[in-house]
Amino acid sequence: MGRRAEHTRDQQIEMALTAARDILRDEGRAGLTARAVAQRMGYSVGSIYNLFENMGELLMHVNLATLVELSQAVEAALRRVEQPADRIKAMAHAYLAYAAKHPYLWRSLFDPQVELKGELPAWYGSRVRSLFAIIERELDPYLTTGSDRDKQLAARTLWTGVHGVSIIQLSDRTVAAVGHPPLALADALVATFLGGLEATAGLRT
Amino acid sequence: MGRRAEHTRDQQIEMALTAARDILRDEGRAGLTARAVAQRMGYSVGSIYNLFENMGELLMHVNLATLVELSQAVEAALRRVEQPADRIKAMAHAYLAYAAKHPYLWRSLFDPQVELKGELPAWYGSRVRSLFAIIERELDPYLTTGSDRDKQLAARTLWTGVHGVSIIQLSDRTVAAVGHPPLALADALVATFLGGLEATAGLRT
DNA sequence: TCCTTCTATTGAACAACGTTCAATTAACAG
DNA sequence: CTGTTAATTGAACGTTGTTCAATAGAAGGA
Repeated sequence: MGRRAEHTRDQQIEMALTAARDILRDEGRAGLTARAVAQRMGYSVGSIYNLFENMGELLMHVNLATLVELSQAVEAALRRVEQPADRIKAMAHAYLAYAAKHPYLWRSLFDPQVELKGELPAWYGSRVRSLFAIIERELDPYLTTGSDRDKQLAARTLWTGVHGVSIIQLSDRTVAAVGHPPLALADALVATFLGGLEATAGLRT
Repeated sequence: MGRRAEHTRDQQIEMALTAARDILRDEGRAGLTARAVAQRMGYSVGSIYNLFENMGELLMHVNLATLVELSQAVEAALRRVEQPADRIKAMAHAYLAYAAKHPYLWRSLFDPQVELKGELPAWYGSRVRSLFAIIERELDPYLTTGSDRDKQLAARTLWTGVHGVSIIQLSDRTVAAVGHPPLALADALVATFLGGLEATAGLRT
């Protein structure tokens, strides 16, 4: 075969990303091989390396798409909810729900294989920050005093807590399920944390 | 070669675990290959499969050792600290410090490759529960009201929060470092959470 | 001492992985 | 119709986990 010109380069990238995303969602990392992606898009192994530097780069682009979808799910959960405390709970629930619905996609976001291997591109970090920004915004009513930096700290603290719940939720039953459903953990965390913020009118440090 | 009888079977298991642990600690999962472990203990590839079902089982035994060491580190941090709030902070710090000191070992505890692949043995789950138990015990002063179940919920909630901080701590700089050191996150989480518990004399749900 | 028996240990072999790159082939220009 | 170009291929290489027939050498009996 030579040049087929059936698909532009951008189309091929799109096809590869879709294929990779589908595989990762359904089969997990183990199934996400260069050959599997190529086969699913109707090309051969080598083609993948015309589109991406290596499999790691492909995976990172899949992760970016996941990050966008996750942010959208969290934003969507905020509609129809008005009470500040309820809004924060709704965000936490949406976060947990997304992780539960697409465990492989979500876990891949924090996989060491991607993180620890060299620097992440700037666009990736900025996407993560935009997720933080949503939480900071919603937490604002609870932080009447304190600097912007304090608010940022509060937002990240709460978010890391919810994140931890999500991790545990996806861990093996032996580790996780000792009677408390993830939602109960998340609600307890949010309620107690917000209670603490109200009690001290800000953050104690 | 035939039977050399230089080491008993138990000795070999011990050697393999030590070798595997050293490799994982220093080089991460990528370096932890069957051949590398075998070479380090002076045996051949096949020997590994006389001692363990597969590499996954070996890794799980390494994880168990890590879990024990982590528990010990947390317990050790409690000595010389008396104030209840300080004790909890000390535990959180010890947890974070261990994860920071041995990132590969710690991360491996929650790696999907082990967790999602079949059931974990009972002894693994009981080890995890014993780590929870320490935290429940220390959280007791803050929970004057409420059932044992509430106390358990509070302990796990706080622990998952600290766990989340630790995850973020080990994530790439682009994601994690936006100005707040992990210790600040952990302290903010513990202080606010305990403040919330005091304010409501228990857990709101 | 020698020979047989038994088994712990080996390492070649297999399938599948990521990655590379010379060869190939289809589209285009003249 | 022919020559040029470059998109696409897939065989090949070095790894990986895992298997299992072959083997080496200790143990026991004559």
